Amino acid sequence: MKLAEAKKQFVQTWARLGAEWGINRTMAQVHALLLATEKPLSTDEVMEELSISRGNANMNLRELMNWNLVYRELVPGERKEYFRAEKDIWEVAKRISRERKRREIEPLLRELSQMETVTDDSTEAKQFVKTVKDIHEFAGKIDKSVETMLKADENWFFGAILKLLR
Amino acid sequence: MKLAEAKKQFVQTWARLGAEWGINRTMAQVHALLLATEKPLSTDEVMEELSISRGNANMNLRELMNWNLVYRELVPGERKEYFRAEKDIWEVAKRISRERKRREIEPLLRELSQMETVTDDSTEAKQFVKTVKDIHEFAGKIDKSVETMLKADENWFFGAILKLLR
DNA sequence: TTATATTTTCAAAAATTATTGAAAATATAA
DNA sequence: TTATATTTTCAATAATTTTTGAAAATATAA
Repeated sequence: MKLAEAKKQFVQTWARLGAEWGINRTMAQVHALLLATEKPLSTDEVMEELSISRGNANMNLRELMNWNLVYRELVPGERKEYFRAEKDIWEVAKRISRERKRREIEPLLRELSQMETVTDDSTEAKQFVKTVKDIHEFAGKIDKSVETMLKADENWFFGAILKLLR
Repeated sequence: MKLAEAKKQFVQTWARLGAEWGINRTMAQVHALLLATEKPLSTDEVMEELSISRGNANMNLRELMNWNLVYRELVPGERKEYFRAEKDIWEVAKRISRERKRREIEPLLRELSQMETVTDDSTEAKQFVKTVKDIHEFAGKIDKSVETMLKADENWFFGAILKLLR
């Protein structure tokens, strides 16, 4: 397989995966393109490669920077901004986990707590509270393991789990 | 908090979470409603509770059955179909993991293998292949741990990790 | 068998989400 | 300072996804 072809395939695969996990297709494409490219790219190069507008490229590059998946890189003597993706895949996993924990898991935990305050005396209510508590406990475990993984350095996968289980 | 209110909140929370993870909002609502309700519900009851059309209710109930998250339940003497959600949250996690593994991770692994066959001799190509291999290795670890978790019973979280690390 | 209840399908409509592109804002150079 | 390059914004448009609802299909009862 030729590099150019493989890159295209990679961009497409990453975009599909992103879409399946609730990430904007174009954002995933931009991320993939930067992951697949060694040198930093300018907005114009991203536009060109993916055939997207300036506004779209700009917006998705900003969003990737919000997720800490892409850096701004200054090229000496150039006025334009250049962008480069974090290539260390464990680092990428950590950053995505950190954001999803903050944006999704933590609010979920708070909301589930609220729902556990149902005081109705019916069987229906008791069953409901049990289900919510089960989900809460489960989400709490996920949250804790992500937390530990984010603290651990090298072999987080090992560290996180040991901590989780003690 | 009153049961009725908490249920509404639960449906909304679950729908938001679903949307964030690439699951159709209504499908998540239907799932939440069934999770929150002890007795099985008919299509008409789901339509009524969520103010959705028959076609929409039918489609999402079928899809939830495809994911093995919802069962068809026969009520004696009734001609209608009734539906009930799997309430065991570990079981729910396993079934979702199983489907996502099959539909998303496994195809990903195959596609990444393809991209590693790039033979170009440039630094650019070597860097690309390295990135792809790193992602492949990472995805492989996820895949293995899901696999082990699906085999393990009770404390899969422990079993999966031990197996992964040896 | 025929009548009735229930489920499924799917083309059209609605709602949502993503994208464009040009104007405005900002930054840098002269 | 003014001129020019670059980035950002955002209303309008386009694309995509979801939903509707009524007709067709299917299942059950009489």
